[in-house]
Amino acid sequence: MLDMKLIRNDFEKAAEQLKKRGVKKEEITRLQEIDKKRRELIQESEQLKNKRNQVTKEIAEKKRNKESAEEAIHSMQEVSKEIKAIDRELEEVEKETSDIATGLPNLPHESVPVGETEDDNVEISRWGDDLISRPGDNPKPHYEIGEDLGILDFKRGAKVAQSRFVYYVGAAARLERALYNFMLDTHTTQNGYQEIITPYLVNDASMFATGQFPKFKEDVYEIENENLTLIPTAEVPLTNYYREEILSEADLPKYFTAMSPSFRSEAGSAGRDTRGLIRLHQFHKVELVKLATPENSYDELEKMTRDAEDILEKLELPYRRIVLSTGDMGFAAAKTYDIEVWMPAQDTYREISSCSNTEDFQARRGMIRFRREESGKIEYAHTLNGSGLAVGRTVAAILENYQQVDGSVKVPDVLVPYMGGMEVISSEK
RNA sequence: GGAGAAUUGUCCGAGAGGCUGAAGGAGCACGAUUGGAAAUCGUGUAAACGGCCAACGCCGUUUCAAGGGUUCAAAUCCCUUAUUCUCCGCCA
Repeated sequence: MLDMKLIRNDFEKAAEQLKKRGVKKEEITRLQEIDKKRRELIQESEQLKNKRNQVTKEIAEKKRNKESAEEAIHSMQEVSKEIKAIDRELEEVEKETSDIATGLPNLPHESVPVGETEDDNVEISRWGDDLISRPGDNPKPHYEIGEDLGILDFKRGAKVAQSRFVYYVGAAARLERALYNFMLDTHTTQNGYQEIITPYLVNDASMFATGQFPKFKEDVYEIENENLTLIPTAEVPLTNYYREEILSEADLPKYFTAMSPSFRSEAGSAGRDTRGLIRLHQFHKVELVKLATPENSYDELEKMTRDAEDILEKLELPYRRIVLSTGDMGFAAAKTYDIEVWMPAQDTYREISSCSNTEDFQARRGMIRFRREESGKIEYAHTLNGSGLAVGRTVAAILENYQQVDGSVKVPDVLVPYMGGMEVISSEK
């Protein structure tokens, strides 16, 4: 949610910023008009209420003195009717205001490249170029490796659930578990995050605060006849942990990490990444969430992105970092870095982490605030989130990058202890 | 899932249509006292929205779980929902 004052006081700038994100100017103009109307109605209503409160006091006074208050009561009946009418109108206006306001994306940070699509994203850095040739000439895609070894079963996933579901069998299941344990251990012991296990179902208010609702309902699984949704990412329960609370400045920054399944309907992505672990309805992800003061949030974003990259470096998986353009950023983000891992069989980099600073966008929707030590003033915190990392995609990257000519897969050194000493994954069959 | 009880500010807790943003404690902050501390005394102790202000602030409206209703007027009466506790059932 944007700060309405920004739109009121600096309309041109807000409109221009939103235009970069594909919002039409008419929409903002309408918002400006209706916001003005809203404030007029509020003033009207409040004036009448003030009058009513005063007369009500007089009536009480008279009653106590056993005087007649008939006349005042009579005139107040009219005023009350008037107040009701104005409040009803106000309600409609407020609904339209929030319909528009809650549908507007966050304003991009000034450092974000302006563009319309992912083609306008800008590469920032690369790591591990020298490792890229490792698998040799005709690298197999990870789903073939997994099926050939008998450790990934997409067929039965589709039979028992639906397409885009999978069974991990034997060494693959162990690898997935090894990976998220390794990631959690690194983030908690080395990077200072507090480990959390969250609810996997959350209510509408939580989905609203992080920005998924109301605009992106079709992307998630909702439970019928319940005010509950399967989380599309642990970002939702982690960021909502302090919803409607006021922290003290000394509490910040807060670092949270959680491993959780993530559920996504993938509506509208039919035909994309239909095979393999890249795009499933259910996958594990180790999530990083930070709450920070506004003056520190961009430093925290850099650090968080490094924390995610560090996992790939420890796994010796080549990657690059890109900054998303204004057209490719998520709804809530002010700035987003994507980390893309090298996938040999596709001869390209694929997203494995996305680290965003939403500034006060989510905090405003969820009333996540803190009190300044100095002044005692209350401000919105900045919230950040990033994957550290998507576990299924990491499994895919390991299978492809660590495949060997005989069809087996070497286990990355750092994972061997987590795999009970296993150094090579060979056929389960 | 069935039956009953509860939900008031940071916490405990009064209040039972008008004098209640809310008694009384506790906590916390500041000040006095002290060599310093404890004790004691004094003062203060919410948020949202709207208006005014360069700013410190000031004014108004709202808020006693949430939403709706009755009334000139609701913490207080009525309805719906949520949460918590107790008993029964079921269950890892």
